[in-house]
Amino acid sequence: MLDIKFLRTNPDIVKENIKKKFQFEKIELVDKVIELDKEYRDAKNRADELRGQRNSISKQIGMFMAKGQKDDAENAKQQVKDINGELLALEVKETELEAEVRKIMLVIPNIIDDSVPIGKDDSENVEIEKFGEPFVPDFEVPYHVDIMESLNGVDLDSARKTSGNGFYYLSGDIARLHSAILSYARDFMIDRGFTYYIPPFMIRSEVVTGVMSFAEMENMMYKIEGEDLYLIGTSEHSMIGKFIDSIIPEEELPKTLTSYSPCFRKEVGAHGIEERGVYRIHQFEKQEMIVVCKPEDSKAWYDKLWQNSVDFFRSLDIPVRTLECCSGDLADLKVKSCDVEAWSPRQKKYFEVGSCSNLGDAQARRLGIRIKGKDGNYFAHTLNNTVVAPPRMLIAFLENNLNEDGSVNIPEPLRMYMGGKSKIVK
RNA sequence: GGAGAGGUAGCGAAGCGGUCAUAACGCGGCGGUCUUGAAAACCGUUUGAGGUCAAACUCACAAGGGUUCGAAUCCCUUCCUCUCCGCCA
Repeated sequence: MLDIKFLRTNPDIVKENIKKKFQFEKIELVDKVIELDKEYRDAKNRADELRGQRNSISKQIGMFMAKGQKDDAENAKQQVKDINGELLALEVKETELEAEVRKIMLVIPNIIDDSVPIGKDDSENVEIEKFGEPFVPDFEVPYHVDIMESLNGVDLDSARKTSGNGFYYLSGDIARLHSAILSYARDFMIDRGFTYYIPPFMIRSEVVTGVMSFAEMENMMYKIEGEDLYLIGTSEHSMIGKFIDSIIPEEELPKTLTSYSPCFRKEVGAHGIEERGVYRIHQFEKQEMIVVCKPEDSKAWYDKLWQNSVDFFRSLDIPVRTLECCSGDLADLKVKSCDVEAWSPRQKKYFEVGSCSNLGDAQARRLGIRIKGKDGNYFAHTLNNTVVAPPRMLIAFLENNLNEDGSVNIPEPLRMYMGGKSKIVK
């Protein structure tokens, strides 16, 4: 969400930015919101004036009453009534215009970073860097569910019976591996100075509408029946929600947090749930990182964040690459973002395992996350990134660590979480 | 789930229809006086949002409605916290 003052003084920059994002239909919104904003401020100014008059006359009434000057009091009462008559209509207008302005401001995209490549959609995202040699073994790498099943590690049939498509039972060493990866990810981030959090897994609608658009809410969030609660789609929701309407002392920054949570997603829309597998599912678990920092530090943190994910995957011998989101594929709130993709020796291509985003001050402005500085308060910058989401990352893990005999190697860092095992065998 | 008590600045807390709500009083923070330095004492300062060159002014007393010329104060709805009881990992 942009600062309306910025939009007012720099409408051309805002329009240019919209063009870069190929959202031509939104260009007219800029002039429209400027006009509505002017109307709103005019209404507000007039209303403020009337409210001021009412306040001072009401005060006088009190004084008249105390002195027993009944006629003067009655007179003044009539004056206030007249003022209230005009004010009533004005206040309705004021409220409506304010809501309308905000509604438009919410869909005007954030100014993207100069470094963001220009492109229409995800097909024009740009590979930035590869880490590790993408390796294809001599033998054929089976589909990940087949690998898991051969190790008695997954039961999708039972999950369909109890919960439907998009759920899974993990079992035995595969389930243990899943937990081991999360534990390792947690410690990995703690070692890098992040504070570990386990947040609420349900949040109020108030928080939901703060952290996402209505469309996202419809397509992602599960509602608890009879309660004003939603299952979180990612721990970012509760972790950022924690800072809503707060003022953070400058010296407490940066906040570097890493949180674990299960994530629940309806996955309504474009991709939907695949028939067989754990790539896109209704429920998964994720270790996340969140940074709240000063504006001047967010660029540096962005680079540190995606680097953390790359280092994590590399420590498990999984080749990865970073893929930068082009302007058209970048969500409206984001200044810059990239996906971390893992190598799939079976598909012989990279696939998304995490996403790193710098939201600039847009999310903070929307949610009222401010920093208390020496010369006044200002909006913080917020960033988030996936450390690892095990069910999906298991695909990369199993494919890259599979041996021809069907056993799976456990890289050294995970062994202490796997009871010392160096291999999972049939 | 039942019964009671509450929600006011960073914290504690007064105010319970107007003339002490920017908000008393206390603590904490910041600046200063005094001191070789510190403590103590004393003086000053210390909410946020909008608005303005700066003011004036407006808004916010958990949230949302209502009554009133005027609401922190009265009424209604919702949320939250605490204590006790019940239930329960």
